[in-house]
Amino acid sequence: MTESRQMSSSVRVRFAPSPTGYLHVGGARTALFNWLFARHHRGAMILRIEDTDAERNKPELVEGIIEGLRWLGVDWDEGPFYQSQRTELYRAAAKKCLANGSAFLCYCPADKYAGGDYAEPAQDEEPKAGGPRRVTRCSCRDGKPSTPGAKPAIRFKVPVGGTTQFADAVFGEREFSNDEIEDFVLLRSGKGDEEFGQSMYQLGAVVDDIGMGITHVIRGADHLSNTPKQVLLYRALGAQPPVFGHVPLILGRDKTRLSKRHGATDVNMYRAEGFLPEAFRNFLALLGWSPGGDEEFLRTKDLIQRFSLEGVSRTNAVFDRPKLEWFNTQYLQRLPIEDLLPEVGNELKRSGLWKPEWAAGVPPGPDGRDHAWLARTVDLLRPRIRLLPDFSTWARAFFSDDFTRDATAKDKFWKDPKVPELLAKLADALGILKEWNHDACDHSTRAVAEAAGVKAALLINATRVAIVGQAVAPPLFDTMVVLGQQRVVRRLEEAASGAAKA
RNA sequence: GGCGCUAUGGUGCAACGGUUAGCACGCGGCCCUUUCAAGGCCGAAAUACGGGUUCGAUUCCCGUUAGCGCUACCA
Repeated sequence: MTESRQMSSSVRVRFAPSPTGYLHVGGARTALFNWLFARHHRGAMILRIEDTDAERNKPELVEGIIEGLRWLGVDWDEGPFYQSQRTELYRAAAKKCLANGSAFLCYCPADKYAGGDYAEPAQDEEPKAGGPRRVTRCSCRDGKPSTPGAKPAIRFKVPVGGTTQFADAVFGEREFSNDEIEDFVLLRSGKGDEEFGQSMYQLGAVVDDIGMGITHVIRGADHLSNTPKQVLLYRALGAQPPVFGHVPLILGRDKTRLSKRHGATDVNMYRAEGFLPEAFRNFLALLGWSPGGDEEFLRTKDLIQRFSLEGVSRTNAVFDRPKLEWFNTQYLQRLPIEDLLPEVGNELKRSGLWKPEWAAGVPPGPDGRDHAWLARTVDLLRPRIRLLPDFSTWARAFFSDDFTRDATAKDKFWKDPKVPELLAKLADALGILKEWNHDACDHSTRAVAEAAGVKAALLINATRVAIVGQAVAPPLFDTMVVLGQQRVVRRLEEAASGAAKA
């Protein structure tokens, strides 16, 4: 942590996803923490694709991961780098370890090794009274190939006895007994005529973190137990380990690791559903991190300003969708309208409802609608919006004349047989209005209701269905104002005849 | 099984030896009201358990329990 202060002008962090799946919310949170840390310290963010497992790796998934990061607003200064293209670097590092005695050629078949069939007490080891060691130490590490003639892999030669320690910015000082650390594989054995195969995770990560000058490794706590291996590797390669910061995991409602059966775990699904990226970011940032006080509505600039590894929690956090939805509605309502408009614009474009004259700085369309109209309309609509697509579905009648009236809304508010006649009368009354504003519409509507001897609420509710097709909408007279006199009158006339037929 | 990490209402976080244990989501009620939201007010709801240390433990230590992680020629 002292390091972080000293190095603050040259902080370098990375996000290193593996393209074996989409961008998971856990990965997204890790990416976000790295990014917030980098931006807070005015450091560099690096994107590295860890695709060293040709078997599981699906190159086409990289696109989705990058798309997800972009949507999240997480950008990077260097990369993406692909580990599959850096194989020579890892082979050279593995050979260096071989040369300096910190690694050995292992001839054991993978399945036999993992099963412990080749386990033998390493030299120098004294049998412990407490019981046998649990990790395999095969004879290859002492220069006695267990399976002569087989293609070897390169394993790290973990020291016998002693401990390996490191300081974690989140979990504090950690110490692991070397006798619990297995002789992990650095380089896979070669296939066909190649001498060696691709790098394994530990080697690739460490070689790149050294090579890319990473100062802080911020990653999931599932790597806490891997860290001593990496620290050993740093030393073997003659490098100083970085500052580690392990962040707790994200769990599902049942406290098990978040997975598909908990619902959407793919960040791109939240984008598709129509969450606002900034709201999603705010929600994610508060999962396992706290600025210390009680504030929760923290816009990205606040997040960057306040983020620190000291505020990261050590407890796994449950992904709570209702809270995410709450954040989304908060952003929908509290964002300065001009910050919200681009998102709404994208949604309207996606659904084909967008009109070019609604862009800023463009003259109004033939119906008089322009950017200012859009801003007023969105502002009116937003307290009732939950997700972006609601603008094009629920609020469709505000942006298009091609809308339908909801059947249950009609059942509910057009039940009274007087409705068609009332709507027709209202159309007439509103049609002759010289002034088109909230109060004029209000007075006119209440006058029609009074003249007909019905409660204003009856007419108001029926009118809402007539002009926007929904049982739920913003206050009626405000709605009339943004819709405009001509549209309101036309829709009332339309509805009057339609309601009569029904 | 071994090793490790964690433990405050249902959920996310505060309180970093002394508070009537605070905030938010969700839940219930009331107010507002033209539908539905939003908003305002009120309420129910927590320090896992057992030992220590201390004048005093949510907070420090040990144990138990539970959850999670690692234990691959996956990352």
